[in-house]
Amino acid sequence: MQKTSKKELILYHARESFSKNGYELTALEAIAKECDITKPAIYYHFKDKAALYKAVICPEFTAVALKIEENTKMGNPIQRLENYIKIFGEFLISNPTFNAIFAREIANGSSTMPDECVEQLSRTIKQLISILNDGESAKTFTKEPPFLIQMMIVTTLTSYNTTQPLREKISQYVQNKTTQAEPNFHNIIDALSQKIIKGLLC
Amino acid sequence: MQKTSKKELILYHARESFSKNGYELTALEAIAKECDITKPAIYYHFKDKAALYKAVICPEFTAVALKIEENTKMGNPIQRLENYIKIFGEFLISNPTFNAIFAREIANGSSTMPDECVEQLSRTIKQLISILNDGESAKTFTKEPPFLIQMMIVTTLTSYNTTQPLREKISQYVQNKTTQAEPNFHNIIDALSQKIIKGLLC
DNA sequence: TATAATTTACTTACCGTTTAGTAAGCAAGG
DNA sequence: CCTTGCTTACTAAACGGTAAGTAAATTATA
Repeated sequence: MQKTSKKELILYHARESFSKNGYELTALEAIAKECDITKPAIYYHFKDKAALYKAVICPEFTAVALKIEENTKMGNPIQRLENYIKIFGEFLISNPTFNAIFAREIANGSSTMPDECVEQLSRTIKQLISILNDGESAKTFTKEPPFLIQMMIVTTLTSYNTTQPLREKISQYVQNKTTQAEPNFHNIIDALSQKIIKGLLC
Repeated sequence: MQKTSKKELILYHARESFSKNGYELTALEAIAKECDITKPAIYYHFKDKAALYKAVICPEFTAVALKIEENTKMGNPIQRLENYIKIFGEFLISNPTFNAIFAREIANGSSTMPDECVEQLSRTIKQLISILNDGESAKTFTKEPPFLIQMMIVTTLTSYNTTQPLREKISQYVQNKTTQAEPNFHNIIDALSQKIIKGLLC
């Protein structure tokens, strides 16, 4: 049985902390402690804090880009857009740490996002543009700004995940008599998908 | 001519910095410098950093709640929802500092958001719930989770604002031959409004 | 094959800087 | 003379990062 390497362990705990606390509030000393090593050991494996952050997030951006490309090439524009939303949404559920980090990057204007990640993100948007263009040519979809659609999909999903505690607090104030059970996240993906596609149809 | 008080000046520069740099990266010393005072002068007016932050954002949450309430009571559900989106969107354009701070709060799960702000935010959501319920009763709208609709509206708009630099970077990679001119933000509000309402119609 | 040299993967100890926050003093105005 | 609205000077802690050393594993050499 293969022991996970120290480097992998550092990446694991770094991901947890960046996701939970954000970049600024992540202390390398704390990560080291969780790995049962000392801080300079982190500097042995990574040049600095920024490099560690990069090492944490870049593979996830690459993974999502790959999954999107693999799953949104076939079918008619509606099916492809459904898949785009579904794949993105399910990736976010399966990778809550990525969800949290991505949400913060967007809120930050991505000023600190490594170029490598921007490039990977561009691949997914390229795919979305292709879907929207095809749908438009086929007179299935109306012409819309692709970035707007991207925001409607991605930020709605990420923020729905990050705001669960907020929703609970708000519920106390709202006292919605007709409160329905909080829909689970898979339902949210479906509901969002239906609404966006309906909104786009000619 | 009335000189703006030092307290107002502190609030102004604090708002700028919290908005631009976020809570953690805002240094009180820097704010003091911009106000031509010293750091302890800030502590004369505000208990601590958290209190200053609260003083910056709470009035804005109150203002948006008020505006929403004033402008979404009249008309049929479609008109009211149109107004809800328009008022929210225009508030975000007119208050870019609020936009940036709000976006970060959402991405953070609002764990640091003062209860007072949560309460004000609840007022706007109450209004949205009322609109959606009325639309549902009138068989105008399908039944949808209100928080999802809120996220589709609010996070799409805030993030469209915060991600302008990101969009520019992505454009370099995407090389969209059919690139249309970046729509201005008022067009974005309209486009979003149309799409959401279309998606909600029975 | 024994041994010397080198590299790997860390640790201990420390530095410099930043930053929130405080104690005490002081000048001006009522 | 006392309150308001600050300033000067300071503390304590946190944090990113580095220098130097070391035990163990690996490789080169005699």
